Amino acid sequence: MEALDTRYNQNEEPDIYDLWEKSGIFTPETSKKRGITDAEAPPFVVVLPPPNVTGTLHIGHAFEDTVQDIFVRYHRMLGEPTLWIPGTDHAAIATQAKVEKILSKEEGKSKYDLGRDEFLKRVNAFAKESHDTITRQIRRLGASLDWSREAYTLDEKRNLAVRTAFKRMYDLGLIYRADRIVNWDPKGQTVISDDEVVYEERPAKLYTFRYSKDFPISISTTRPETKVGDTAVAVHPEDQRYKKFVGKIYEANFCGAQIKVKIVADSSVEKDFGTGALGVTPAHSMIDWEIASRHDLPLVQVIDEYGKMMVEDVRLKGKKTIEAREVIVAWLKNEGLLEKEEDVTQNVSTSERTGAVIEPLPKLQWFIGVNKEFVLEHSSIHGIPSGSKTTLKEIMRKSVSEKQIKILPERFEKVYFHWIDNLRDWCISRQLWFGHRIPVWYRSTDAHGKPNGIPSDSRGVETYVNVEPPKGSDWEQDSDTLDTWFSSGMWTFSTLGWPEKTEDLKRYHPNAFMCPGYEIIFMWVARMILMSGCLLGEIPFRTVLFHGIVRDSQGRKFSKSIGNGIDPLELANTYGADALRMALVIGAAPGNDVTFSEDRVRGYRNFSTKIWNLARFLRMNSRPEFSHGNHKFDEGDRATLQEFEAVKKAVTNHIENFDLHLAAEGLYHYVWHTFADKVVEEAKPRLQGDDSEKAHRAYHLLDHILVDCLKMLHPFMPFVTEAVYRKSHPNDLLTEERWPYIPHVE
RNA sequence: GGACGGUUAGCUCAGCGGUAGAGCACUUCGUUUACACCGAAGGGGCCACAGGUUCAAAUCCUGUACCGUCCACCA
Repeated sequence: MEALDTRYNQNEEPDIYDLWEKSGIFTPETSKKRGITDAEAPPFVVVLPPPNVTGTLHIGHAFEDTVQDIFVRYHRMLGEPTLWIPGTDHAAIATQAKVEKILSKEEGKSKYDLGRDEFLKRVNAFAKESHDTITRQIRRLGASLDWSREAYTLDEKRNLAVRTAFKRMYDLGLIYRADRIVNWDPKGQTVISDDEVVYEERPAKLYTFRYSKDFPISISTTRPETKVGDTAVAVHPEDQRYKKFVGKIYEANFCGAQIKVKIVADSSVEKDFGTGALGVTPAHSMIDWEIASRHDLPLVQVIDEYGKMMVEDVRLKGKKTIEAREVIVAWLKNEGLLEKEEDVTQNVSTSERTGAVIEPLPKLQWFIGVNKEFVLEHSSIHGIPSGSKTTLKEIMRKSVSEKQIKILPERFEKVYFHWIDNLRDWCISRQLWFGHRIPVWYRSTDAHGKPNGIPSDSRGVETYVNVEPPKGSDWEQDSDTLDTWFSSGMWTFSTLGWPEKTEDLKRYHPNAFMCPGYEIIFMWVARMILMSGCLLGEIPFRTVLFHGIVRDSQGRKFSKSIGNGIDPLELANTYGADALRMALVIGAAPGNDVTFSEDRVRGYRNFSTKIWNLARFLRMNSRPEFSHGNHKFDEGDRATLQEFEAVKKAVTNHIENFDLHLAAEGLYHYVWHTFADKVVEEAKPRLQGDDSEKAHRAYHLLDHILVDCLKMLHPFMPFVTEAVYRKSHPNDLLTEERWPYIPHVE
């Protein structure tokens, strides 16, 4: 028998992950065929939240993947056919921005210097490299994914799914194109959705002034430069101060711009704020645009896509908004129109990815209507019968309110419902090059008439929407791409082969479980419910467990810009992946943020060593005669076993309740401070004494408990436990063993 | 302006109705043949504050104060 080193070193063990992968156990069909999981048991299906191909995994991914792997391995050990689907996300805006940055830094070029095709080649090469790194990292952490089903949000199959979805939702009237005020990111040169806007509090000045000397009402604004685009002043209908002006139109020369301002009454105006009168700039404010559409006011765009002024006056033309603001304030002062200047804190909208200040602009974009009624042909969603009229909002709400989807921790339900209540139509088109191209084609009608009988829109453009391009060479495809979350939203079923009617889809959808971070509850989780509900008439998953954010010792998020990133692989190399996993799981109550410290990892590395040495101790005390014959346990042994039974039950219950931190901690304490420190110590005299019979019994007891502990530790610490197990069971895999306690089913 | 979370040992955090817990750090001891990435023993907390419910509260309720997060079109 080979002697074991006193320390466990994952790097020196044979490639255990390779053994698992080759055994086929990560593929449910194989494990079922081999009889490792029950053919009849309902499958436990999970999709990995696909990491963005923007570089490498960070510690947060390691946390997320560990949590999922623990559940997946646990359920597999319960005998359930288990499918955990791996994949990566093209993350359109994030990846494109990243490559643009590299391009500019390393070659001093912009994407326009390369052109669309060449630029996309670069992005794809970058994505490929990231993908390879990421999948290597995921394996190194031990994630038991079915690699035979790996997917990418931008591969062929997913592209077909996306085009099909777009077409169907267009036909249902849910996807439409319209002119709206949208969130324009001047740095990224694209529109973004409301959910990609991040609000930042910044100090600002609130200016109160009149447009001109003879204008009867003063207004307040933090953005005087937009006021050259004002077409109205709105007041509250019951505001006695202004009632007499309603309906009147005033003209003024405002810093060189001729403006025509109508006084309108709108109940959205707060009487008590500022002067109680609101300067309406329909082209550069969401709220103003809405007021304008209610009162049929004209729209004057004064800021362009680069955040520069579009007015003719030389003092302003081509100036950036901030510069224009100074010019206008100086002009107001000069003219004696400025009445007040106050310091305020303002909520500035910025772009999540580029950090740029959002410029609301009027643009023609594609949207998904969340309040639009449509007929849901086939539905298994509680409260929405097949063939009934519904809306996407209702689908999203009912899926959760009818308890078909369980959100954990429960407090996030409230967050989810609140989001739905405030939800507006989802802008899905992006002026990015990297992503799913919108499956819409145009040609102008004046040259070609209407050969397909498709009505042209008011712009004199014929529009063709379909999964495949139209015949004929005079069509031009929409140059925009789709919001990356459009394809992510379909992830639970696009990974299973939709729109084909595959066996996988039948068997594995809805998924059983999902474990994303709470920061993507809207961007991703809600969109999955929307997409799945709309296209399949099904919920995407039954349980979603939100996890918190992993933060550094100062409570900051890990991010490349701060430079506090820790490479999970480096930690895994130093301390072992098992130690890293334990450190991430213990102390992390569901949904709570975790402060990460390397000390903890070190502590659990020591625990790995402890497990290793427990096994080593047993080997050293094994005698040839132990290999045959069973031995009855005596009373003391039975008490020990009874205590152990309680631990098994507690650990199992904790996992069933999604309290992994409690399960892991319970195991840790039992193994170290009860089993090693007490049970083993007390058995030593018997084990090492001359009485072979007694020794055998002691050995038998310790071996029995150790093996069961290894099984229970396995989901948490798969590598050491497998390594140790294989020393005594060279022909078996611990991964294929059954969980040693049957959970109580309610 | 709303909602949610946090406030427990020096540090990081569990516990969430029954006499205060873990890891790390700290002190003392230990040249024991599984393990020093070890063992034994120990110090250290009016569980943010104020009320209330209860036989019993860190744990439930109500307020307050800080810290944090998310949401919101007061210009």
